[in-house]
Amino acid sequence: MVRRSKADAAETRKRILSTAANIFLRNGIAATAISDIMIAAGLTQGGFYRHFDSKEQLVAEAMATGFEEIFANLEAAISGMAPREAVQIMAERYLHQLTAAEEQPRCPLSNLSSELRLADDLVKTAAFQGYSHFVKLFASYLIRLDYMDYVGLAESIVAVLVGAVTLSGMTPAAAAAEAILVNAQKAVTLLLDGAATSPALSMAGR
Amino acid sequence: MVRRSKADAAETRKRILSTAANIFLRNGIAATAISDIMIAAGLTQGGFYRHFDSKEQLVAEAMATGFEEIFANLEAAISGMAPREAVQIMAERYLHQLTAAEEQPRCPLSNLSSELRLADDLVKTAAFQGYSHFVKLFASYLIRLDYMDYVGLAESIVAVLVGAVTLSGMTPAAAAAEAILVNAQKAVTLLLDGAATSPALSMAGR
DNA sequence: TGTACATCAGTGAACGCGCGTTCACTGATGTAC
DNA sequence: TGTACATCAGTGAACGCGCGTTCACTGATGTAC
Repeated sequence: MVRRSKADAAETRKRILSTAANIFLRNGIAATAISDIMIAAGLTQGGFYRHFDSKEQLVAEAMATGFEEIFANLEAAISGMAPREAVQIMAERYLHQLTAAEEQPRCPLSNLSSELRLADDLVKTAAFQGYSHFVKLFASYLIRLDYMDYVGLAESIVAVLVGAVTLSGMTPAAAAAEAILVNAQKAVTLLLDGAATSPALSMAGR
Repeated sequence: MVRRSKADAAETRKRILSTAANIFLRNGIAATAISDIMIAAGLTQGGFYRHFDSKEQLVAEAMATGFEEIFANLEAAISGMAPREAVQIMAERYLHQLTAAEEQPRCPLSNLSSELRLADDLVKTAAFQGYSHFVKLFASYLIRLDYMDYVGLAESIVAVLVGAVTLSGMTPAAAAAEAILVNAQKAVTLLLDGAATSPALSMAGR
């Protein structure tokens, strides 16, 4: 085959993005060649520039795709839960993204952290939008638990989670890596128990 | 000059390591060429292999050098302080490593996080030793405040700090980046206030 | 509806650049006598 | 202590490989009439 219909082409583009997100999150951006992605997507490297202007553009869009995938996964896992339980399960699931099944989505914030700091503005903006989304996701549950500074608490939880996954990922011994995650889960509980709630309603959501 | 004395050569090696640590922490490992480092150290790239076997070996040793520099800096800043104050000042200083003066040392954990996960075992081992050292540094003060799980609390604080600096570093807007740091400082206080202390002695260290 | 042509998704090879590494060379340092 | 020689820190150029990007080409898709 040489030319596909417009619908096919749009699907190809999505496949490249999803494949790219997956490979970038596992192997890093700099270490991943465009040909790696194209071959994994079942194409040849020459076709890449029919869909994207440059690697940077791919990185920015793949980043957004990666965020969509992990947030969708997290939200699906907690649908219908009570707020406090939802926050804790979401934290637990996020913490174990590296040890979960191969297909499990990973978060750009934890897995590409230092490469994102050095990327161009297009990529950094995509990363920051992902961060904001993640904070809002937690905050939407925390507000129902009547925390006064629910955004600040959400930011604190995200910082613990991203730090723990990042540190756990660079730890050579599996047992030590797991210990970091377990401890982070406790830290989240400590933050949830310690943060100030609205006096008038503080017992309502518990 | 063409050949230096053994003492000069040893000094050159240290200079390469310190220069490498500095550049790696600012620009990333993959993005830094050996010639960048050698030129910054006032040498030509050909001389590199008189001191190191490979870039990987340099990275592992530069990592260790980077840890030494920031820990020495943190310890110097808190010498003689009361434990609780020491922990808080150390956290504050660590959090502002990216916004501090150009010469201020940076931490490999926060600045090279995702590149470390993908590095070889030599580098990962060096990174984990740095992490352990950092945890012990906090734990040595926390034990004096009678926290029951002072190691766990130290790990939690490190996770918050590393997460916050990492996230702050990838945030495009300076104000938002600063807000992440300020909030992390509050999270550390929350953890310090919320963690359990030994019942018999809980008031002694405060 | 059919036909002739333009478009463009995808191929496969090539280009050019930068990087890690190697190498022949220099001449001061270190050492054997 | 002096001398003759070996060593090796540092130079500057070159090599080879991989990567991002470009390009000529193919032929099914889409469109103008």
